[in-house]
Amino acid sequence: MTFPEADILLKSGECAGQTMLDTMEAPGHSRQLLLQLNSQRTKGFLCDVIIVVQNALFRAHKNVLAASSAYLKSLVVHDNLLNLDHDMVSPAVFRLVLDFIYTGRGGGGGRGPGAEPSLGAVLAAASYLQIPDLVALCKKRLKRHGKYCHLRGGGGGGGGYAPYGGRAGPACRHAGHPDLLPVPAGPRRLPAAEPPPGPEAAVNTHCAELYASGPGPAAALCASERRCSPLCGLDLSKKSPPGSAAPERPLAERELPPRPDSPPSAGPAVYKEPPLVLPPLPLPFQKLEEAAPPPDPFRGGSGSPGPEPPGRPDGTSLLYRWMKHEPGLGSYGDELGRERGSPSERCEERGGDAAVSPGGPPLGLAPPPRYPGSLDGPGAGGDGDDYKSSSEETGSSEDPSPPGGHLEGYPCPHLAYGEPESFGDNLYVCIPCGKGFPSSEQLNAHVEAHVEEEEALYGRAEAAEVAAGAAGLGPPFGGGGDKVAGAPGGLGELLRPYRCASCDKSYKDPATLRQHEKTHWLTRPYPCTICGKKFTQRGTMTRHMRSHLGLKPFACDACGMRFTRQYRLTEHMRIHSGEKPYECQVCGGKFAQQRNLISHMKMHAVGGAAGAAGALAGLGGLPGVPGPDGKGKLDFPEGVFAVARLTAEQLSLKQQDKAAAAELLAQTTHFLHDPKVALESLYPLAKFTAELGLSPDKAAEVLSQGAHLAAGPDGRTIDRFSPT
DNA sequence: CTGGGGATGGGGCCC
DNA sequence: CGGGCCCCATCCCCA
Repeated sequence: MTFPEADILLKSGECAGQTMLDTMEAPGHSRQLLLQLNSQRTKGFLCDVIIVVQNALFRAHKNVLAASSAYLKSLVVHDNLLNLDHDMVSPAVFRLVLDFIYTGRGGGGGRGPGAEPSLGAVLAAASYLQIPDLVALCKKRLKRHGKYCHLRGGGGGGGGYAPYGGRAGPACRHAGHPDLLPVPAGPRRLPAAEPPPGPEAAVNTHCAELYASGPGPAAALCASERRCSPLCGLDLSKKSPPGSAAPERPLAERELPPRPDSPPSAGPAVYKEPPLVLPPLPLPFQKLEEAAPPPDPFRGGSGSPGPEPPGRPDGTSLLYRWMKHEPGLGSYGDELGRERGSPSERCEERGGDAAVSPGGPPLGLAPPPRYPGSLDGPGAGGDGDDYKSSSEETGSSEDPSPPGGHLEGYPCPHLAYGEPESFGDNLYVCIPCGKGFPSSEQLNAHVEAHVEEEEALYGRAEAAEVAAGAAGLGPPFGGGGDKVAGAPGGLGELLRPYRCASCDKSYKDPATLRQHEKTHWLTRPYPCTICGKKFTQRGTMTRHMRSHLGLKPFACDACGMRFTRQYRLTEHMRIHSGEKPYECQVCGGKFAQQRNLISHMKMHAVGGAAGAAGALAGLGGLPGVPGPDGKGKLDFPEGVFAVARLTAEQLSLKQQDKAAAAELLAQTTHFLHDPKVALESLYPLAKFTAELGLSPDKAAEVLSQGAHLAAGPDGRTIDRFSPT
């Protein structure tokens, strides 16, 4: 093949004329270059762009894509993540296209069993992507065979691929900063257009596509396209992708011949060989799976195996992904892995399968998560903590396994398209159990066995879960939140009649209650397709995905900094405006962000209960506490008590802070400088201590301290309250 | 070296 | 589903 830009380069060199280099042309240089690039691609080395096609991810080099395809060129300029319309390009076709781009050879070279798309589909894709060389090649081959057929209806053979599928134009779902790239067709927010789904749709269909086992009609493609995988289906960009500079389709409706010489094609709708190279799971997970599928201990196994629901909200089918071994990693692959926080190390650590990891994640991908139980150190960072906190949040019953008690994918983020040729026979590996199979069909059959097991398991579990929920047996999940449920029949119930069966929280509408109830689910229904982390809300998962993909749609006009969330931008803008609306009532310090004020307050709190009280008062503007000048006196013991009460209430929201709350309440009595008032406050203080669920001992302590105070020789001033 | 503040990232969750 | 807010954690800078 030729690279147009390389040609230009060469020509310009010629124009420059009499350079020494003219006479030093190295034959085969371009070929060697291509070989190197392709080798690097297969290893993920220096890949700086991900192309998402349906449920397949490909990694490549922007420069190469830009040099080969005018269409891709227009996309890679702005983004590290391209989302191709799989109406136009199926994963299998794109794989061939990518092969061609990197090798100059068509026909795919017999990669993988079956599933080679039709020549017509390749031609259509090449046209769509504006790869003239490939278009010409396809045409040439088609001419040679001299057969034509209509593409419409998906036509021929095993194809079932309708390249233009009645769509108005190429609509690349462009997941980057969409505002930079006009896409006439507009965004297609697949899940939004989606039926309902519960979580299951996004997840299960994802799996269904991955494991589609039989040829399907073109309509199947449309159906599956509507239920795209979470990754390609989600509009991860915040703003609506305005669209790409979608080129006019160079190939208008036209007849395309079938592919007489091609092997029976499964067609894109039955894409069987996802180019995902999913490295094996972290060791702990795999160990979990190596055992015979046990009853999930985290879901209560006592339920009866009820009828299997049509889909599981937890996306267990995502469990089974295919993994193809890639050629052994080059040394630089390893280096890369280490340099990038060692994603490949993580993969290697689980032993034997180091070759699977194709190196680090592409640009734009966050480092892989720290899996619970992984070999990461304790200080590994946020993700690990997230898992921890997540489990804490959802109750101790959930872990130590990965969320949900089962590994759901947890695909290693460095997905890539690999080359199976250089591997042994068992290229298709079942991630949960690690067994290898020589063909996708065999793996498919194997996976089905897993699925049946899982379905039976989850049928029981769900029943148990529902029963537990109905019985109000849920653990005390989460912190904070609405505690206004009130007694049955009370005002709280009138205002918020929808009460959670698992906790006492209540809500104004059933939708919010449903949303809340998901926080009690032991299995979170929305898994991240990149790292496998699961979420209770789709929006949270989407937001999380944006962080993986580096999508920051909210830009600061002043400095250009970008954010994943509008709220962050709002916060950030205060830096430029100098606005500091949050003021510490203890020391007068001003802050642009409320959270920093809160953090600051904690610093005050460290100094003692008074600090805490004052700090909280600072937040709430309560009376009876010093003003910003710090010289105030506690003129209102009731105010101090109110402050203490609020502070203690805040602290008591968390189990671990109950002691601090108690301490605060006890110490509060010291600041009731009028012994008489102090005495009057003792009872409510002690009562509140008890209300908070603090120990009776602590309540007694409050009383005794207060009594001691009241009996003391001098009333106490609040000098201690003033900043030092 | 340490503590505090500024700033940011990510997750939970309610509206 | 997005917005908004809360929380926690982290990094960086500076005194």
